[in-house]
Amino acid sequence: MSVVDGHREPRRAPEGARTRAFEEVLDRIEERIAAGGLTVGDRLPGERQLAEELRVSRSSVREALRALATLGVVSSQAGRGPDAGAVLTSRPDSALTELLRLNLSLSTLTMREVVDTRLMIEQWAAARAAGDGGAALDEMARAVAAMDAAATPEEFVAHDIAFHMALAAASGNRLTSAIMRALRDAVRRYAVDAVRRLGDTADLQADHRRILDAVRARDAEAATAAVAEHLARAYPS
Amino acid sequence: MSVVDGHREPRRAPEGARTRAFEEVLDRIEERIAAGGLTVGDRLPGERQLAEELRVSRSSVREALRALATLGVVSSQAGRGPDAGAVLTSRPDSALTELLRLNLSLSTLTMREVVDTRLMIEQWAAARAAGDGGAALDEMARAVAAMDAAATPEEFVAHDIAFHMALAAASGNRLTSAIMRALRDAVRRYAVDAVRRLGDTADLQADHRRILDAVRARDAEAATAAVAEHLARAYPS
DNA sequence: GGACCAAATATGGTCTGACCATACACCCGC
DNA sequence: GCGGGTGTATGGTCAGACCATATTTGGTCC
Repeated sequence: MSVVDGHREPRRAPEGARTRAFEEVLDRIEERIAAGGLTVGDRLPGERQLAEELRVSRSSVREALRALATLGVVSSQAGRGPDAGAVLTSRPDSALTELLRLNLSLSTLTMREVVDTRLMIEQWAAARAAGDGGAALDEMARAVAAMDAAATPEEFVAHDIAFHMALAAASGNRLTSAIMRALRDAVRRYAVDAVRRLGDTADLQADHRRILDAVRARDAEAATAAVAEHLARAYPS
Repeated sequence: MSVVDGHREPRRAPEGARTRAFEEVLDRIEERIAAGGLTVGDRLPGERQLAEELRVSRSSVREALRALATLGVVSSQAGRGPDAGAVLTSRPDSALTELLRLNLSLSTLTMREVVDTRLMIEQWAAARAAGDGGAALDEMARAVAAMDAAATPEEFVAHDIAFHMALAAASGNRLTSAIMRALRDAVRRYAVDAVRRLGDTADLQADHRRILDAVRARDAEAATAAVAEHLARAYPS
């Protein structure tokens, strides 16, 4: 490219649009999703085609797609065939997890705030689980048994997360479940360290069984109380 | 660049690292944040310098920074001087809002789930606001007055958001406040339409005053009940 | 006809180097 | 000392190439 070649257009149209190119791409893709009835599983056009259609460079398209991928809305796959390219997905968990981890690192969030939020969600979910049928009981019981058999803190925490996620999922609300998942994943390392430091997990398991029994007995009051006691033990103020 | 030039290194070291280049950059930046004690307001090195340090292209650095910007953790500013370049920030609200808007568009979330989550947060916050001093009272009262004076649905909703955000902020939990802000922003258009369709906002204002009075009277029970009634009226099942 | 292998091809991922736009830093003349 | 022009560092965009990956296609052998 020489010094004096024609750069198509000055891109400084008089309308004074202050949006950056990749933001324009972002808006257009969101338009297609909102209006075009695109849904999870559908494919977006390839990066080169998108660049040509929107009259921007492929780099700008890629930055827009990177933003959407960060939010867990698209997932890119190289190669050829029906599964290749940018596919619409819905993985809000990882985005939320990153968001929490980074804000904890930056000290714009404290563990206390994270744990309090978890308590809020889990009490709310426990009350709903106790009220409604209790479809999560089997999975929660399985998780408790798996924790009994866990050989390492990592294993214990993995099944602990499964237990509490089953409780959260019982609310039937995918948003609170996603937030709950992100909360647990963001502080997973802390949890493992706490279990290792604790050594004995008998008290925690007793709490789990109390929560399980309360939900099984459809006792919302007892369930929320048990959750509160459990978190107070696991994360002392 | 000719067809047969030396591309520095094959970048396929035998360690079998399957991470993409921009993810490597992402990890390194996060390392600096976590370990280096970087915090909000601090500047990251320039894109060109970062590219050279990490031995990747500027494009890869840009994609990593775009991801962090999407999460609201960095904010880039062109030009020169102390405020230029990539600066660490903490704006989780916009990221959460985008996440919610996109998942609503994709039908991976329903309005019901969003509203139920809002009810959870707001009841929890109302109980805490009633229990603790009630520092939010002034701001809430101001918002109610502003809603009385609002000339358009847009204005009304803006002050309605201020009212409910003041309530949420009273919890002292920045995480729940951020989620609340995102919930409101993501469904702002719906709220404006609802107000316009309703025409008369007297009932909504009566609810607001009831909430305000309950918090002022330190009556947690009444506050949570008032919040529930208000949301049931605004978003009938 | 079927199984297998090689080439073509479409897609995302990365690199390079250039130019544009912006805003402070610096210096020069007054 | 001050006002204004110029230098320069920074992000934003573009163009074109090459690499890595995975499917599709087509040919070859049995």
